Amino acid sequence: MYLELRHLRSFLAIDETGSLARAAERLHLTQSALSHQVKALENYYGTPLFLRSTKPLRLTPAGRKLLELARHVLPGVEQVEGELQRVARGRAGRLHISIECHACFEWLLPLLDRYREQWPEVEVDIRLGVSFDPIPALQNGTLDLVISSDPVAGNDLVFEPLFAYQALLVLARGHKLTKKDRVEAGDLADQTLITYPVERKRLEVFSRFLQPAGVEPAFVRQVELTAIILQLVAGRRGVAVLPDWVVREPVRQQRLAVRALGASGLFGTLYAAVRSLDRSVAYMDAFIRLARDAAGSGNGVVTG
Amino acid sequence: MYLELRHLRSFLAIDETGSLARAAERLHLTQSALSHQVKALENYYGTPLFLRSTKPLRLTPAGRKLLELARHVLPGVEQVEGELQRVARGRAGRLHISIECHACFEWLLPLLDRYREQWPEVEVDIRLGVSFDPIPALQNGTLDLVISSDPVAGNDLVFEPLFAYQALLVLARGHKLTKKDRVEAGDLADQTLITYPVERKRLEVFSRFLQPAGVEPAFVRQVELTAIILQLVAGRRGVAVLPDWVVREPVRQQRLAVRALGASGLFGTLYAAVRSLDRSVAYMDAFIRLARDAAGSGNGVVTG
DNA sequence: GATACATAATGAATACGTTTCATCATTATT
DNA sequence: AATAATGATGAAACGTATTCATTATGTATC
Repeated sequence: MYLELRHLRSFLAIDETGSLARAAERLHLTQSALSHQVKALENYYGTPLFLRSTKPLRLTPAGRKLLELARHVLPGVEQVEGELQRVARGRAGRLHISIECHACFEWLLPLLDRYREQWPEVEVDIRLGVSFDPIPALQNGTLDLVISSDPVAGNDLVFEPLFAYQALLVLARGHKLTKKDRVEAGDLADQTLITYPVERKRLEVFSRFLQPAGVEPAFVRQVELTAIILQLVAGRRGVAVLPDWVVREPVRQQRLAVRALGASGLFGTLYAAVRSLDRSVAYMDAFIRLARDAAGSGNGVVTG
Repeated sequence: MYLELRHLRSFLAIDETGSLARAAERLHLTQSALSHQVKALENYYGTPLFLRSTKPLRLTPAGRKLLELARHVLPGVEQVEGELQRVARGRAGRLHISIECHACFEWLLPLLDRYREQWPEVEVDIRLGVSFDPIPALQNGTLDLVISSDPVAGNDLVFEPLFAYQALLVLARGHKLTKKDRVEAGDLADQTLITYPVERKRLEVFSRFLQPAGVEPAFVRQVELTAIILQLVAGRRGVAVLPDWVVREPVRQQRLAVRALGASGLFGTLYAAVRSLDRSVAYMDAFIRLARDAAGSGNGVVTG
């Protein structure tokens, strides 16, 4: 275990220039250095690598094996070095995102389309496998960014606020609760509540609205896709609590009605959590800015 | 251009052991050395390669690129190093052979079959492209061994005698020249001579027999394959001059007759020419021994 | 939450190996 | 045969990877 890339680079140069002297020039070394280097290798392997008796220096079969190795290895090395340079400049890198809130797909997917165009060298992906416990995954490097609505302490992470939202009760047109301006927890006791299929503690309806009031809905139905939830609500199969940005459009088209939750409404803020180290990386910063813009262009707070 | 294989080997060890301390042990280094090494790389590329905040040390995406490079590169390096070790021990290598004498295929091909079995790691090949001027090709490394019947000076090459042979005039049974015990050059003046399609100076009939006597055959016909030449001679289309080992069998079966050339017969010796450097290499020596054995087991001199 | 343990980071000193320098030997070219 | 050009060689210089000794940090354990 002695061979180094230096040797392979020398071999390539010697072969391409056909002489130690010219190769040395190209490598910014002296002819002597190369001569010593080759000799050391020949010594180490116990077999000649060059035929010295000919004038355009020629390789022995053993030497040719090293040359082939150089040709096989060095391009890959150069490519990776180039990539690392771009990573250092923040042009390239990995952006594996996890979302705690199911509804975020709504604005995240179109955003990623635009992002990919501007940052083609960033490997963007949404990782659903770790969505149950994303913060440790972010800390240990499995993830690079987490969309979350509750910041946690820890100085190795930063939570960048993206935009505020309001959780709204979504109702079919003419639903009896549309008669009330503000809906209280008790109003849901006789309702079917449609939620995403995740733990209750991760659903704000429960953690911040129903559980504090000790209310349990008549029935809870779990549905994966936002579009289906909206269909079911419109079809009077139940009610749902969703962030404002999801229901803005159907409400505008008068396909659905919404009501604020509680006396003052249920508000929250969406954050992008990243490792402190990564915060200043160009492609990270760009993503956060883009996400904030996404809010500005239509996901404003609906004040009920 | 700073990365070295050492760094890749370190990366692999660190990733596989999950800690600098254990990796250092495996690499016969201190933990400190590895720490410095990693830090130098991070410094050089301007980007972190490991996440320090976690206990099983984890790679950043940039670090993972280096690890992938290591996984891609190191197996190839190890393999080539292994091959070079075997080359040094004379177990592996290249044996590109050129034959000056066309008739040598007769004993060379079966010999190579046996040789390949015993030396599977040697790349054996017969190179016909350089047969017109094989000695310089041997000197500059294009060839590794030349079967030749005339040694030339030069201390970078050695000519190892393989076996002696006699050039014999091959005749059809009952041909008029079979009446003579010894055939002189003049006897061929009215004959059709069948030769291999090579320059006259490389044909011993001409260079050592006809030209010294100033005799030209009535007609010269060039044929590539030995078997065809023998057929044509048997069919009375002409006569040929071939080494004894080629005609031993047809003569024994009384399908052809042979006569010595000149008063004392035309004898020669076949040599294996190799670079002096290669002479002691195990697989070269083995080939030469095998070729000599081939002579002993049937290619003895026919004394006319 | 404090303590002990393991592991990594750091700075200075050392040791090692590569490179240079100066020179000689060899090989092509005229 | 003479002369460039190129490669080989040995000793010295240089740079840098490694070690040593120590501190800092983080992880388990009580």
